[in-house]
Amino acid sequence: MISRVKRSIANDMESSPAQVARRTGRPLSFDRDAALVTAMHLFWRHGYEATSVADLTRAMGITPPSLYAAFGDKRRLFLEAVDRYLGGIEAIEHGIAGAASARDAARDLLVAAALGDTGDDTPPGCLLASSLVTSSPDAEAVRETLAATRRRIEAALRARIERDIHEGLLPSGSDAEMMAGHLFAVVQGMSTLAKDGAGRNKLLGIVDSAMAAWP
Amino acid sequence: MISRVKRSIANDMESSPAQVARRTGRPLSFDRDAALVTAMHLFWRHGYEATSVADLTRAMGITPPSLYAAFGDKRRLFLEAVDRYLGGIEAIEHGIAGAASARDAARDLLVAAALGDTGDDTPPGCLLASSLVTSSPDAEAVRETLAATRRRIEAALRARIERDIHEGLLPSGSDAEMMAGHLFAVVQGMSTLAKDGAGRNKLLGIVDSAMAAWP
DNA sequence: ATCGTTTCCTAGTGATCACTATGGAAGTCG
DNA sequence: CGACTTCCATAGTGATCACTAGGAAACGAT
Repeated sequence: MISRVKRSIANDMESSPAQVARRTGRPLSFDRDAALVTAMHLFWRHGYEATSVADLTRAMGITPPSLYAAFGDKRRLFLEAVDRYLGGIEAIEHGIAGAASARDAARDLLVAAALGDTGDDTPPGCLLASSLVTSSPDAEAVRETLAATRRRIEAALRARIERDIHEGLLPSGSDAEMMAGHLFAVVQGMSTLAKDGAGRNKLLGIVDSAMAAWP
Repeated sequence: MISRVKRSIANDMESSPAQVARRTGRPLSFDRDAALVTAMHLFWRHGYEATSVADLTRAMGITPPSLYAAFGDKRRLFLEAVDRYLGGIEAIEHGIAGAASARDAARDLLVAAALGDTGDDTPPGCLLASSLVTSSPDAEAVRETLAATRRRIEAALRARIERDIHEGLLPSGSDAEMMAGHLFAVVQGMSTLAKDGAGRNKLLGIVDSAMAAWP
């Protein structure tokens, strides 16, 4: 992560004052971030395991040694693509925690998922939800990393609901764990529906249907 | 399918009268159905693409040529395993259509999914929902077959809801498509949650939360 | 016993997997 | 310029992928 920041600073040198040490040696011949976005789209469409390094290098316009030098290995490239996709897990958590109400947080999350699952210029479905659901034993550790990210988002939503319960904005008998679980299941499920062909209006209608469960 | 019936009749010959021609040649040395169930469990746990033929033959206790002779190829074995898992897609459709009310059909489907996703002796999650969400281009046709099965179940649920709307058992303004979509998204999502570690009580609580959206 | 039929295992096929050793090319420095 | 650093492409590595050719073995029928 630190090296990534350094590198992007170095790449921006032409437009910034010379206060950071310039890297010596041959500069990178490709746009690292553009290559990362390309990889993200491939993982998004075909999933982690079904996307081969050969697929990646072909789409990114680089050779395998360049990929490994720039991103480590397939696993780290994937995790970096997921981070790039989410815009940082912390940003999502803060977005949920900082919503005006738990209901707003829930609706915002569902609508964002529905829109993100059905973008015109992006693959259908959600990268986080769908790119690594089942896995070979080799990829199990990567799968678990993604599962942990999914649980963090669900936990953030649950915490926001609990806050509204404690503040009396929701009935005291409300079950925050099950409400968050339900909404997060809808997020996961909408991704599969999108991959199976559901369009944006369908998913937004599902959001309305799901929000009808709100107390 | 027909050959399967013939074969199982032939295998049951010891206990039935000699009205069916007995097969000549060396008999099958393994229990075809038990092998199918073993394959089903492997696909269930690891998904279609991550389960190799070598994994299958090792677990089934047979060699690759036996697998290919008995099941065709990996794709057909998988589809047969899915059919065995569902107990026949028609049975599911009839179950939904024949429920006492749309609400019963919905609740039954969700509870069956929650229980099936968290069996003690079976892998977590749902074979239909999780074994082939994303795929390589090679497996895209198989993925689409599974997607069609998923859509059939959702369509059966939607049809059952529409019937109750027409019969006045549900408010005339109800949107059957979105209600069915919501519930089916929960089914899909619960499978992912189960694979991510959610237990039976959690999923049953999610069912209650989702059913709270019922008019 | 012999024949026809079917299944059995051994031992592979070429293709693709993630990944890398090597050496030259392309830069920045003094 | 020459020294140093870093990235580049070529050309592979062994492992695993789905799948199968070929011949021996096990059956019912005769």
